[in-house]
Amino acid sequence: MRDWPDSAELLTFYDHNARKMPWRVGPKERAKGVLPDPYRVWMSEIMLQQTTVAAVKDYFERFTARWPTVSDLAAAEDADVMAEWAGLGYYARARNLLKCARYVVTEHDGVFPDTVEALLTLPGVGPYTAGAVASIAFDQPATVVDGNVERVMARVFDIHTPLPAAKPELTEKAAAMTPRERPGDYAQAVMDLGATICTPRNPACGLCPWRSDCKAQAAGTAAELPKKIPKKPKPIRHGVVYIAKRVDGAYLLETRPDSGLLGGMLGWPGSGWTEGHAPKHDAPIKAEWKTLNSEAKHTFTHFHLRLTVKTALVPMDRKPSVGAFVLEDDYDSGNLPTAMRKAFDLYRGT
DNA sequence: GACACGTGGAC
DNA sequence: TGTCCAAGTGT
Repeated sequence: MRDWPDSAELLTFYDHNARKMPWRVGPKERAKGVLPDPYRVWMSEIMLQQTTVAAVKDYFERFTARWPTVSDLAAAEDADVMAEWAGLGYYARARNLLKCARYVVTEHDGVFPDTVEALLTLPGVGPYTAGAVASIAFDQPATVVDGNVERVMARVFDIHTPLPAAKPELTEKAAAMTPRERPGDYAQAVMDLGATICTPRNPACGLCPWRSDCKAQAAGTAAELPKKIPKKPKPIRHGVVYIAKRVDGAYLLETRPDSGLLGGMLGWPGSGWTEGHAPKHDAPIKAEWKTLNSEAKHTFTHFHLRLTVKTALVPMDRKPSVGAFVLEDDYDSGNLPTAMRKAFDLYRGT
């Protein structure tokens, strides 16, 4: 066994097995040295943060069709971008996406910076994304460390230190492995490897191009790496939402505050969400409220939510204390974050 | 370092 | 059903 796997072997494997994705250039162009559009690389990398390729594809197509350049995106309305992001999760990404686009236009003449250092100054761009954009869009030998790379490095070098304490050591290994040639393809190759072969459960070691150089494979420990600190259990929080339909078909919605959970997104007015029972609150408009028989259930990263749904039909002349009515023709439950959409689906009986 | 921050698919 | 997990960042 070699001390270090060969990055060239992985690149050859990648040339034959690269997954097709809308933000990647095809094999023929790549062979000619054509680099992908930095705007598209950046967009895809933001969307891919903690999110699967399958979930991202359609969102990426819609965003780039609607806003083909960073200048187009910078000129977009906040509400349109948030509505387009609805359902993808981690909504701070969407707020930072727009902030970043406007920053690139005003401070960089609409041209994405090409160094890790400069990329790190952009909103929503951290160490991973800066490295990914620098290597994939600008052919720079940046170190790219995501969850896949952490897992692959932990296995190749049989590192048993649990995450996140192991991160510096794994990053060091990843940096030492990164080749000067085709760093962007190499980064994507390791991530493809982690997503398709060196998977968290049941890794397909028999298909791995690095099998003969992998220390965990030799030790029989691949499937149990990387070690992780156990997670805390999720508490259950309760809340109430109010779905008011006006007689003309309009719905009462509010734009949530920019900070915090579902920040900047549309939602049904309601109570806060707390353990035990929903906190005291007022209805957003005077009406004959009826409570649905079942609750809307949803699970966030760190708690389970059970929403009591109250509904009412209200006359034209009533004024809400919070939010605003959205006309029937402008209403689309697809513009709501999933927890809010579930409450609506329960109300409609779907 | 620890925690907040979404969602849907896999097992 | 419940838990784990995915191309992380900001505070």
